[in-house]
Amino acid sequence: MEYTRTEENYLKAIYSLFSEENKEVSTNTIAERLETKASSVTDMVKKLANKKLVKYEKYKGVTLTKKGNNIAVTIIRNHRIWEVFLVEKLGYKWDEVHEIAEQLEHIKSDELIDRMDEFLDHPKFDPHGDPIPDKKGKFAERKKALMLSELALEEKGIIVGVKNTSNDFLQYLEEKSLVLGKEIKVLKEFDFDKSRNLAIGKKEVTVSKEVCNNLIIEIL
Amino acid sequence: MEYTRTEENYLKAIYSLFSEENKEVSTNTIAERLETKASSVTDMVKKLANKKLVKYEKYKGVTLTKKGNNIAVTIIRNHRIWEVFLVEKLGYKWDEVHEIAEQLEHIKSDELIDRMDEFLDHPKFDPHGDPIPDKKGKFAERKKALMLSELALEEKGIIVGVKNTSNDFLQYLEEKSLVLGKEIKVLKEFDFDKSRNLAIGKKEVTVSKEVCNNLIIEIL
DNA sequence: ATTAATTTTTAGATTAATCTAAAAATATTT
DNA sequence: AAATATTTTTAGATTAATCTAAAAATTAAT
Repeated sequence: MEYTRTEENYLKAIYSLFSEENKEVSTNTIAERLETKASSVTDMVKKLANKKLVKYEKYKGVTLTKKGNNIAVTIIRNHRIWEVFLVEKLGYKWDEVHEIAEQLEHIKSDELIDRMDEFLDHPKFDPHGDPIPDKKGKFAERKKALMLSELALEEKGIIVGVKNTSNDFLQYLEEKSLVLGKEIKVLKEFDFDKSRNLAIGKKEVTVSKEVCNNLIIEIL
Repeated sequence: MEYTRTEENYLKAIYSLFSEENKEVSTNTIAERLETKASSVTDMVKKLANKKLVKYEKYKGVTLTKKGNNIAVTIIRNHRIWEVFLVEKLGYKWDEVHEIAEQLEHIKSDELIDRMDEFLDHPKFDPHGDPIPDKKGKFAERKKALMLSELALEEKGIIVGVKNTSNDFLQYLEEKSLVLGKEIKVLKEFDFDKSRNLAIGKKEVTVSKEVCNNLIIEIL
């Protein structure tokens, strides 16, 4: 069965709100996320409930059914695969691709996405570091976290935390745009002081041994 | 200004019907092409006329304005560029790509199409052999078609058709990736059997006299 | 040139997605 | 627990794109 773009966007919104809050999603929250009115949400949610895509009880919020969940995950897969394409093949920056991927994710063709996946060599994470669910809806597991100092040369990873949580340090990171979720790659290490050069997007940044010992990275 | 998918499809239909008939396009003809009813066409055509995309006189048919024409050509450009991508990069066959391209052509981003064009190395023809208009709407000129056997050494051309349409032949061509829209160059001819060596991309392929007599080529 | 056939337009309805404003239910505060 | 505030739903309208059926205009045929 095929669904409208709007229906798909509602399912996607409900999916991500549910995974943020871990409880039934309220009409108002959906309205906010989708920049629409609560009354419109009520209408749509009834429609989705009729199609067995969500479970809905008046005044009690919404959750996805198995079917609804599957569709949401498929759209997320599409979105993230397209983002990989836009960045890897067309040279977009990772923060420029969201809007276009919002359009591309609704293209209706399972075969197309399979072929894109193949063409891109089955990427496991998108350019923002978010995992790409496979065809069956299974999300790649995150590898265990390491300190930046433990990463090998040429290894890529995502910043997922800090050991030292002082304000000074956080401000320093902010300054160098070493923010949470950022993808980095280790380019080289200088023997004499153990400082390292990182690739962040197209920029190259040098960070000291202290920084390397305090940044928690998940390998990609 | 942005237009709906439906509006774009009407403009595209009017464009191609006009170029087939060279006179104002009738409501009924559009209805047939778009598999809808004449009354719906009348409504839409009025809307397009209000937006100055078509010239419309009751009972007298429709033509595109300059503005409408520009939009139609842009959509055609998008469509054909996506078709090239699907065939060249994702390995679709040329007769499998139309429907997906019908969806992709409506993605709203000039930048995206420019980058795709670049990525695909500015293709001049799509996999069906139809010319791809450039950014300014200019179509590549068609040179007259010849048989491959008539091409001189070192001449380049594009495969635009076959004389022999048997399945055997088409399958053979598929195998050698002598597909529609492909650019070839004549490298040499062997006197004793009139077979020829062609450059296809980076590969070199030998084809028999029979093949040369059945492949229609447009000189570049 | 009337009549008949066809094409095109109008009028009125329908469906999807949205909105505003008011009513109903739930949650919060005193 | 009563009053107040907030959230959610309902009711009724609106817009885009479509449809059917009937009316109007054009074209073809005798």
